[in-house]
Amino acid sequence: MGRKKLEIKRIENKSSRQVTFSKRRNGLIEKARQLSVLCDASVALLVVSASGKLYSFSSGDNLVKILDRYGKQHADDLKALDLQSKALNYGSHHELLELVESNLVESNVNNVSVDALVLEEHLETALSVTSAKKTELMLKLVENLKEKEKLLKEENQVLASQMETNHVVGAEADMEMEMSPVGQISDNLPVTLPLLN
Amino acid sequence: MGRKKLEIKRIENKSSRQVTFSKRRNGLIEKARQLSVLCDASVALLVVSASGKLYSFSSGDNLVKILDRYGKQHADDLKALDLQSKALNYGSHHELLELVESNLVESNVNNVSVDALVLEEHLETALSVTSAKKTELMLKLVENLKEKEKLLKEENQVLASQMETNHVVGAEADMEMEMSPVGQISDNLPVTLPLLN
DNA sequence: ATCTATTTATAAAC
DNA sequence: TGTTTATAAATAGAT
Repeated sequence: MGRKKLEIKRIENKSSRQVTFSKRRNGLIEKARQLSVLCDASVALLVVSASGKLYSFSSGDNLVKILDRYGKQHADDLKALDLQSKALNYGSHHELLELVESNLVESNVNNVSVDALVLEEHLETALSVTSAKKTELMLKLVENLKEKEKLLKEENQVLASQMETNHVVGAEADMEMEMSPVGQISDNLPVTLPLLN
Repeated sequence: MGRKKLEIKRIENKSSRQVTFSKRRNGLIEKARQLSVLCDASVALLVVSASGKLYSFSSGDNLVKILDRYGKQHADDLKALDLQSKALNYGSHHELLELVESNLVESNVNNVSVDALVLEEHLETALSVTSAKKTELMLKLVENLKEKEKLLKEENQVLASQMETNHVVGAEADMEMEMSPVGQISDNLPVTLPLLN
């Protein structure tokens, strides 16, 4: 849809690729939104640009809300990405370390959208001066990631058991159908699925 | 884009909502694909219909991976423990590194059960000789943890969205076989619950 | 599922 | 980035 028909293959020109990315990304997110609204569906969309920036959409906050109850574990995808982009430019591992630490203190480094390889590359570059600092930084990351993983696992267990429980009581689910608008379920988890039989 | 302008609000008529869902879902997935190809971006898209069916697209192969790996979680846990106990005794960071690598190749290092502090301590000791190796090892750990976290998050999202959609519709919803394009886009698959048993 | 009239999205240019 | 405009695409409603 444009002055010319565009073939679907990697756009070589960097500049126009960037422009196209920007336009289409917005279009895609809008379409995702529309679908979720029009058809009452749950939609989650994650887009990571070649340069590592994250753009996302999720219908309601449904997909994310449950996790929020555990804290702000993942409320900072953007923060993590910001961290990444900064790592790109900081020449000083000291600054980067401080940046990481401040992020850690504030909540957590959320790594969902951070491409590990990209991060690795930049850590290698940015922190090549002193291994002590590098070690320190990475150990923080590891520790943090482990903690996060633990929480996520617990979360998974909770979700799974909820599903199971609700499955057993499944018959009663019907009476709630009318009253549950897609979106306000953070307090009482509605479930019916026999996922784990 | 159609005979009439359509307001973006829930389509009340169930039948046309279903039709619209089908059309727009396909369109959305195609758009997602195009964006990833044209702009060399990573795109992950999850759509769960009101009836509980899952459709997804991802430029990589992460979204679906969780389903495949789900069954391997437990095995990984045991493997991780094994890794830890060995890390305690190995004096050679080289051997440890190889051990880690072999685990990575085989599947994943599952660190849920590995105490971060203990591991840190031993890494510090065992790998104090060359920072290069230390870095390498830890980066692998970080990368792996990130991957795992991502998978767990995705899994959480799937679980959460399934709970919600199925709450609205009910477990045995419908059997609208739609069209299952398990061809073309290898990652565009409609799945019927339960996904994870 | 197919067919069109229309609405949208967007490529190119600014 | 944002705006404009010509055109390609997507799709609402009907079949």
